[in-house]
Amino acid sequence: MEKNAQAMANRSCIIRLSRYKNALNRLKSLNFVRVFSDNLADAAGVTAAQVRKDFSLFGITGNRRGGYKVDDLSDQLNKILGKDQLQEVVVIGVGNIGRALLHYPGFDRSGISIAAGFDIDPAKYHPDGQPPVLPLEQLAEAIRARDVRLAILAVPDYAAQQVLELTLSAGIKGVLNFAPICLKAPGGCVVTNINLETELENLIYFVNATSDRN
Amino acid sequence: MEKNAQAMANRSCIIRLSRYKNALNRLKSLNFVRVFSDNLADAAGVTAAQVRKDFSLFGITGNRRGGYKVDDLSDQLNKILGKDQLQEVVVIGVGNIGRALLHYPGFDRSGISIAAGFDIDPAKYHPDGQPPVLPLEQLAEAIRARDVRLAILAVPDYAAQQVLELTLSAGIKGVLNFAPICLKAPGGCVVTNINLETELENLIYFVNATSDRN
DNA sequence: TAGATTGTTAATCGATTAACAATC
DNA sequence: TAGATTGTTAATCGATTAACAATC
Repeated sequence: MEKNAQAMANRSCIIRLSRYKNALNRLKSLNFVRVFSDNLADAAGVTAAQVRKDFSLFGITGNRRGGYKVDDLSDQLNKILGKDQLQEVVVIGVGNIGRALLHYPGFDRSGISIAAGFDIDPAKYHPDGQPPVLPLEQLAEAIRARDVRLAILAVPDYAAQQVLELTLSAGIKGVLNFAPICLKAPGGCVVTNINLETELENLIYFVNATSDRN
Repeated sequence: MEKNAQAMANRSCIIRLSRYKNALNRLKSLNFVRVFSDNLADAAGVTAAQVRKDFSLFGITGNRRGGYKVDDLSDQLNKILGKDQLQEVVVIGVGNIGRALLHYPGFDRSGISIAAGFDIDPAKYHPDGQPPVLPLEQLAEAIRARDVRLAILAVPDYAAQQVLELTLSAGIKGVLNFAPICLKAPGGCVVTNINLETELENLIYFVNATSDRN
């Protein structure tokens, strides 16, 4: 085991790291120099112990009595979250959702670049667009040419598993899936499912459960 | 405490319930009559004990030896998830994401109806559209007239907290938030945040963490 | 009846929180 | 130095899993 080998954090932990990072960006723009675990805890809605525990998992240390340097901490979190380099992503399926993501302004602001969109419908092709929309047959070539590792999948459910396999064989390592089907990911690749129907069902349950307690 | 008062399930549990429900729909269309906890576990990617434990939390019982009746079970899960009635939702903010959700075909198929979209930009108004896009000023009136309880928020981050408060004061009980900011929900209302940037940061971390272990 | 599956209790596991010695 | 905050260990909490008696 190497000295700097780290335990793999879980999803909740990484979501907290994103929140700390966002809070730090705000502090940075306000010219803060130092920050305490207490402040970050408030900003992220967790306990100060949780913050310190999360940092210790990644070997991030501060100064007893002096807290953490905003700049250093920000750099370290950015590196963990891949914000230290431009992340190129392809969007597969240029329907409702795919088209929205292709032009989502929030990505630009956060170091994420949509390299291209892909579809099987010639009516969607727009090779001169910004980003371009290309035939699905050009996916593998485009991914390899630019060494893209991330894909957003926004195809119909019946096509999703097949397109996933195509995508992975082209070299994609991580997929954000919007198709309403729970995809099976082979080892060595990461798939996160966002299912809008499930999210609303969740909301409905908790709305009912909350108002039922009389 | 009432006899049929149930412990509040957590989010993970409800996500599993959605998966069981989806698996049951498939079995139903294949004319299956009975199903065992084992089958549902496979379909949802969990253990059989987990399935039975989840059911017991909701007082759902089967038949020792005979498993569960597909129809009955489906009805019970549908009721918990609000699928026994049409769920009306408003979409606030008709930008990239909002427009995509306004016309997302997956909602129709799953008993979710978009009542209307709302925006402050007159260029977006389209009162005769299907669904209509109306001025934000008409939000409260429209929500009350149709007794809508759910909203999807897809406005810019700087507007999100203010629009959330407007939405809640109009009577909305549950909000699915796409604005990249962690909204504070007052008690008695439920807010679920979907942050695309955070989702991609998660993916990036796990892609790196997976490929780093050499 | 014999056999298979449920429903539930107890054991395990992992994540969060509390506490406090180390130290700046 | 005295005081405040970290880093880490131990305690707590909650969720998942295993096991098995009940029973169809």
